[in-house]
Amino acid sequence: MAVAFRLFALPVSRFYRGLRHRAQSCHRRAVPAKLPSTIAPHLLAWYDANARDLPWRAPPGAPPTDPYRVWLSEIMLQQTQVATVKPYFAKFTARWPDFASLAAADEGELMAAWAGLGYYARARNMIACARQVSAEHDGALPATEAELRKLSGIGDYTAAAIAAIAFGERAVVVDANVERVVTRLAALEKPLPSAKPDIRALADTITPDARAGDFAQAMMDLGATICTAGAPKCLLCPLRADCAGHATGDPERYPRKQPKRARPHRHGTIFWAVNGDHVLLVRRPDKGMLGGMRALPTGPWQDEKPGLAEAPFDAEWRMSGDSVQHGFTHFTLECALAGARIDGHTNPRSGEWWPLADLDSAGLPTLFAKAAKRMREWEC
DNA sequence: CAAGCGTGGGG
DNA sequence: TCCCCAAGCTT
Repeated sequence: MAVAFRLFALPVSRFYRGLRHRAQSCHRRAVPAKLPSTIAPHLLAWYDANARDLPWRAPPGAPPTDPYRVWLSEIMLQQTQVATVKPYFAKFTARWPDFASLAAADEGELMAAWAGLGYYARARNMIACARQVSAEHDGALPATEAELRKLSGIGDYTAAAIAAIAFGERAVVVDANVERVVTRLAALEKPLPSAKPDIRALADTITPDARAGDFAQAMMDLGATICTAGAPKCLLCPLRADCAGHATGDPERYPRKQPKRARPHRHGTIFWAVNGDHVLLVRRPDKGMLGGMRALPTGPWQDEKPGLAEAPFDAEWRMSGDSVQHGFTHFTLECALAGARIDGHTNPRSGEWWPLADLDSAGLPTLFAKAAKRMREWEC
């Protein structure tokens, strides 16, 4: 009681400064060889009572669900949050319920179905993977991490996650959630990405032999709902007593990260060509931004405003005076909007005339969906 | 191996 | 508003 009173009597800033000082003094200490052995049982007990109910997930302790659904969800969840994935997962499993149907899918239809989910290389890799599974594995996913790792779109994380979740193999599953949870549990001062080998070694020490799939999903649920990047809810955390980061008083400090470079700002022009009740769409090259996606024609994306450079054909283009802003991972883009009405005889160098009434089904990435919305208002 | 690659939500 | 970040993979 006396201790607690003195704690609260201490000015808050001094309290945290003291704790931070303790954290700093750990800096020179070697990376801990292991974490408390109580972590896995505590976490699994918490998961049994608190697991999220997700369409691709078996309940805690239950046998695994269809590997196809596990695989599909893992691909969609790469760098993408659960709430965003849910409607896409429902759409895809209804349209393509297994590897055979996906391997036979029309690529254009699949890319359009993926539109809006981002990181479009995932969709192309997904088809390639489904075809590999059909051609080389008799239509069934291999069950080992090493075999899974060879398939398109499956890296270290996804191979481990599928092996553990779909096949019950013990595998060390490390994603951004696990990195955050582990660096906090250990109060690890070494910054990402150089700390990745240490994080994996620490995760290995707490991964149980049994229920590896539940354990991996429990770590991710914990990271997504309690051990969040900002404002972690330590009071609700089943691992609070095992957590060195919580003991420092500043768990948000972890994981330490190298500073990122500022995102440059680029300019472009989007061309809105209307021919009767059709608009001109093109297909972007497979490599590069928005690769393989249907799109409105654009000129170059560069530091200076490109004006009407690289218009899809000669016409009386008019700048709408409006522009569309869009943020990508490593730059922001501001596009001017140029419109033209033309007669039925003009032949663009490439592309297709798409019915305006059916534009929603074209599967345009968000940048172009925004531009189309603006230009349709401008037309009126 | 560092850089390229989307998007939407939250602080 | 702006910045950070998320169930990463590929080259």
